[in-house]
Order: sequence, then C-alpha cells, then structure tokens
Amino acid sequence: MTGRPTLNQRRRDATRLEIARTAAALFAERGAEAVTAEEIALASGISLRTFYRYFSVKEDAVAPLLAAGGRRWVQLFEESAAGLPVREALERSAAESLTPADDAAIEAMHWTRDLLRDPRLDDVWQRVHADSEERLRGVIADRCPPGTDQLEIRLAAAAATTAIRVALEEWAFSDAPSAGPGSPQELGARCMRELTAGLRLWALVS
Amino acid sequence: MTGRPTLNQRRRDATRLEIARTAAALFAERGAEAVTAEEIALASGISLRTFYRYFSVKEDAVAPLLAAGGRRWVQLFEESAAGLPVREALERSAAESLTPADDAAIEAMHWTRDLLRDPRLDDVWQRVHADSEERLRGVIADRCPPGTDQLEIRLAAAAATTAIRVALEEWAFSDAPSAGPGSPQELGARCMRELTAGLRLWALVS
DNA sequence: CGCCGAAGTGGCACGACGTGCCAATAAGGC
DNA sequence: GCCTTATTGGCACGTCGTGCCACTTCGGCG
Repeated sequence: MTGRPTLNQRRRDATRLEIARTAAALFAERGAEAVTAEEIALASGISLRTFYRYFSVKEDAVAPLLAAGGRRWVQLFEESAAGLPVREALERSAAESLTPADDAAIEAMHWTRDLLRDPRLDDVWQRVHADSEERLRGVIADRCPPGTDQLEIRLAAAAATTAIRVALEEWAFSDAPSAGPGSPQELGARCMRELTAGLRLWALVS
Repeated sequence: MTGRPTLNQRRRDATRLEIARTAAALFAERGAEAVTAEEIALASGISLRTFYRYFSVKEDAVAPLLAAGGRRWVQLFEESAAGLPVREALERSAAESLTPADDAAIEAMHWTRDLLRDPRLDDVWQRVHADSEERLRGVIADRCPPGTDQLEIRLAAAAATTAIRVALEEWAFSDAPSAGPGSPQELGARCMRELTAGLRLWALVS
C-alpha cells in the first residue's frame, strides 16, 4: 500500500536523524541558546547551508527525536486490529509507543528528558504535539464511519495528545525511571484514561 | 490584597497593548512574515530598540490580544464564589470569559480570528496556552485542599485549556458569528464538558 | 562506456533578528 | 530646586534564515 520510500529518501532520513543526534548532544551539554546552527552543521559533517535544507529553524534539529514516539503511536494505531474499538486501539497503541522497544526508541526517550528541561526548546515540543494531534485526527477519522462529527474526532485527538504530553512532561521533571512506577507508560495510561473518559465519540462509534 | 499596579506600570501596559494593536493590524493585512519588527516599532511611535524591550520576539507583539481571554478567565475563576464546586466555577468562568463584555474583549476576539489563520503565529498561540495552563494550575490548586494530588490538578488545567483552545480554533476557521450557534461560548461549553467529564479531581474535592 | 537530467551540496551575499552597551531624557521622591 | 531611578534611543555586533548560482553525485539510457 504505502509505497516504500526511495533509496535517496532513506538516506535523507538517516542524515536527518544523525543531525538530530548531534544537535541533541550539543543542546543537552550547553543549552540550545549557546549552540549555533553552524556548530551543529560542522559537527554533523555538513555545511551550514545544507543544515537549513534539513531544518528551517535551528531548534527543529531535535524534532525527529522528540517526534519519534508520536510517529510510532500513530503507526501502531493504524496497524491495530480493525475490529478493536477505537478507544481500546488508541489506549493500547499509546501504551505500546511509550514502552520503548528497539534501541532507537530508548535513545529518543532518553534525549527527551534532557531536551524538555531546556525552555528554549518549548516551542519545538509544542510544535511536535500540534503535529501529532493533526496526524492522530487523520487516522482516527479513518476508523470512524463517514459522517462522524468532526468535532468529536478532533476532541479525541486533542485529549489523547494532551494526555501523552502531560505524562511525558511529568515524567521528565521527576526522577522516575523509564519503566516501573512513575514511568511514562504508567502516567500515560492514567492521564489518557481520565482525559478521554468523558468523550462522546466512544458512544458514537460503538 | 493585590496591590494595585503603579502608575508607571499601567503606562507600560497601555503601551504594550497599543503596540499589540498596531502589530495585529499589520499582521492581519500582510501576514506576519512580511512585516518587520522595525515597521511595528515605527508605526507604534517607538524605536526598534524599545520594541524589543516590550517583546523579546517579533511575533509575541500580538500576545496581549491573544492572551486577553485567558487572563480574564483566570481572574473570573479566582473571583468566583468560594462555595461553588471547582468544576462549576471553572465552567462558568470559562463561559463568561468567552462572552465578550467590554469593547476591549470584543476587539481581542475579533483579532484572534484573523491572527489564528496565520501559520506564522502558531507558536505564539501555543505559548499563550501553555502560559494559560500554568496560571490555571496555580489558581485551581489554591481552591483545593492542601495535599491534593498535583497530577490531578495539572490534568484539570490541561483539559480545560485544551477545551478552550480547540473551541476557539474551531470557531476561527468556521464562519460562525461570535454569538449564537457555533459561537465560542457554545463550542467552549461543549468541549469543556467532554474533556473534563472523566477527571477524578471532581471526586477528590467534593 | 560516456552522456545527461535530476537531486543534493556548498559558498556567498544579504536583509532581518535580537542583544549588550552607553548616553540622553523623563519621571517621581526629598 | 536637586538627585535617584526608570525608560528610551542609537549604534555595533553576532547570529539567523534565504535566494541564487556553481559544483558534484548518481541512476538511467542510448
């Protein structure tokens, strides 16, 4: 279905991710304020001009890391069994996306904690979630019968995204480990349940 | 209690608001991208250097207008009868803040619609709500008995803020009037009810 | 094999952004 | 009146982000 990305596209994505790692290391070390775009570029082995072809704003360089979880969430939700009620599918995919499986996911979650503490990166964080909410809205709509009230779908996407955002922020500013009590999964499940419990969408789509 | 602001402070706030109006007019006319900070400054009768003493980022110039409703909300909530259950107080103050009373409020809501359509201003919009969520968290905490679970309070603030944000965005991109069906009040009440219905905080604080 | 178009990269120049610094000015207290 | 304090404007500077053009790389095709 989804035509696999071309070779060049995958190389581009790899470069993107490598720049993101470099930027994250520099940002975590000195703070985003004190790092210039040129430094990130040179440390990544590319020119300044090329850096701005990958990211239009300096701070966005870490977006691929911050957005990784959300991407995975949407993907898991899309792939979940079609028979599953929307609400179950949403909760399960969220929980799974918060349980880092491969090394890349573990790494991304590790960086997230450091990056969230930098106020200069608040904007990227918000942008990432606005983007996530939008994507989620799309895939939820795909699961609902045509004609379903669009506002209800939007509210579901907003509630779910807000839940995960709050859970991650809460975790990042605590000293809880990434698994067990106080972990993103646990907080995420709790926030998600509370914020989505009152939605009428669940009644509309059985 | 709250010592009234000094004369100088009020002059400062007035200047701030006037710059905001000037910036909003320019942004709405040409888009934030095409307006330089220097233009806003000169059109406001101040120097560029002074402009940056009022707003550290060009786009923030319109923040006072976008934040006006949220400020009012928090204020109304604080002033609401102490006997009222938190949930009622929150819903009523939100509804009232979405029903523009004085001219300034009407004007702010009018600008909001234009400004929300400019993608370049998304960041300010998000920042304004992050700020609103924070303030709300504070005043809700003041109403709850000490020792109340902080996460529950945070979730309530996040849910309420998200509700209002979604309602305003939905309204701004529709052609609904600012009163009557499809109005911010109506959408706000509906979003608020759905997003806060599942919160455990209401059970915790009676 | 060599040619070729498409895509990616680097260098350069430029306007705009945002800040540190210092001098000039205005406001408020004694 | 004077003095202290806050606010303002001007200037210089480093950084940001983009338009433009020349150069390289790479996969396809005769």
